[in-house]
Amino acid sequence: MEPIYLRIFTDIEAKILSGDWRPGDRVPREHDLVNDYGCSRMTVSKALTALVDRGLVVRKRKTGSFVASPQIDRTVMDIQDIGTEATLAGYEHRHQILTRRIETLDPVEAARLDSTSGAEILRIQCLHIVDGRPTAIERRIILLDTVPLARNESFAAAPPAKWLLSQVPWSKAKHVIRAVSADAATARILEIDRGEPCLTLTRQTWQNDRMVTYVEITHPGDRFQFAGIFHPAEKRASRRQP
Amino acid sequence: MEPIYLRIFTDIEAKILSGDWRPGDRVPREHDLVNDYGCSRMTVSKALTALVDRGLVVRKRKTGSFVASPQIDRTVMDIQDIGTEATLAGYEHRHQILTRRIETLDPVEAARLDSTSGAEILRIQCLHIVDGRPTAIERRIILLDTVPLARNESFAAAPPAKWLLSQVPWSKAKHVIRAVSADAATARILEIDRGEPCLTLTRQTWQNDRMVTYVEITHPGDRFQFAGIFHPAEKRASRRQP
DNA sequence: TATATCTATTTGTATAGTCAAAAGCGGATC
DNA sequence: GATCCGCTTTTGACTATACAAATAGATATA
Repeated sequence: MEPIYLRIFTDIEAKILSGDWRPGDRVPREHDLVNDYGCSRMTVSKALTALVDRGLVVRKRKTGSFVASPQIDRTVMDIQDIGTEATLAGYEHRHQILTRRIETLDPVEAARLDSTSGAEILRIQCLHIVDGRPTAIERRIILLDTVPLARNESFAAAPPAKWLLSQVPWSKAKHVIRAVSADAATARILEIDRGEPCLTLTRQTWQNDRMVTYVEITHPGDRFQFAGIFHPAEKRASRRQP
Repeated sequence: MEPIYLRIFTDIEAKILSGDWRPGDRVPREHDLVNDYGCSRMTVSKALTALVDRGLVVRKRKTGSFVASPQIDRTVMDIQDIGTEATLAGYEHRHQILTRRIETLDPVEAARLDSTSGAEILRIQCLHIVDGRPTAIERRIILLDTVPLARNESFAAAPPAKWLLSQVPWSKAKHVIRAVSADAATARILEIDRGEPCLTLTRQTWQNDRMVTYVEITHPGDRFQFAGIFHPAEKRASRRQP
């Protein structure tokens, strides 16, 4: 028999991951959950605490509990949103959409992405310029089935990564990091020599097992690195403090 | 006033991080902690649950709670211990110590590592061979002050990474991933062309603010990648299940 | 000897409350 | 209007207790 606190946890998790409850939405009060599930407040509290640890919920006294704003997994990468990262570091950042067109997913690519062939996609190429120098080229596919609003989005105001984050509240992601040599096209765009080493991050994200997007971000090897400080596992008890 | 469960948490965490309690050691029973801290079992349980989530403790009914075996942060990278990874994937792995000597840390390097100049170090170069092909070159510095046992260790049986894990129970680490071109020496060892892109992972680890080791692992770009599936944050409630 | 059963220990989940701390809100006062 | 005060809501920490589930170790049985 599944423990009650786990049932509460998975129920709420599902609501959030599916996008049913969106960031900022109110999560039922402890008291209401106590009524809904017919259990004690301790049990409800245990479930909510777990949701806080998972990063899905924030709680505040007197005001209540709310769906947290999605955050990129900073343990993986500090670059999902290059603009934010660059601005934080004190650099000026701008982006530039190079190409943008709607296509259908061909069988080869569909197989590679483990997705359905023939699906309508938006294919984007975007150049990121930090401090006046080309720093990353972002090649992205967005599944229009999953994110229909992308069809009419120009990405002039916010680059695709940032825009997507505001559209798709929560998702799981697969990351791969590789070192590659710059091909001719990449070299020209990034203003480096052909064959120079580049750091490539690919990320594929899903929401509820429906693919959202696939992106390949290529950096000049000499101008970028991924870094982070980690403990063997995330510290939990202290994370709860303000 | 600090909550009791947090005090218990930090007390035990400190014991483990300092190496005072080693992996496999018994953590006091809940009942004993109840006596020690003069609180209820629920409070003790909360602290221990948090320690489990942090990955520092494992609990088992009837037998008790024990200091967990250190695990590499799998959220970061799947390669700390190349041997284990490679074996898991079904490949044959072996390693070979190329150089091994004791030196003192020169000022330049000390500054780069934010460590004390003149400290005695063990400098190792180790080649990892997977499935008959050179897959990684590991260049490592071990602080002999922190890990005195390394002085007489040959690393014939276990490669440095694995050996260190058994010596230094817990630590924090800083990771950096870069793409570089192979220099002449690296190219020769890895049997690739000079200038080929390589994926480099550097990791610096500390135990209790004392530096333990610094390592630079270089992979041929075409033969290796870092990959992982992540959720926005670690799932917590489910992690507890067997 | 090997196997099944019992028992004691230790953790896991849950209850039904108490008291405390934070913070939004309204009202009284200046 | 602005400021302070107290009321109320909601989460945070904790207690004392209960029963359940797992299982190591002892005991009984075939």
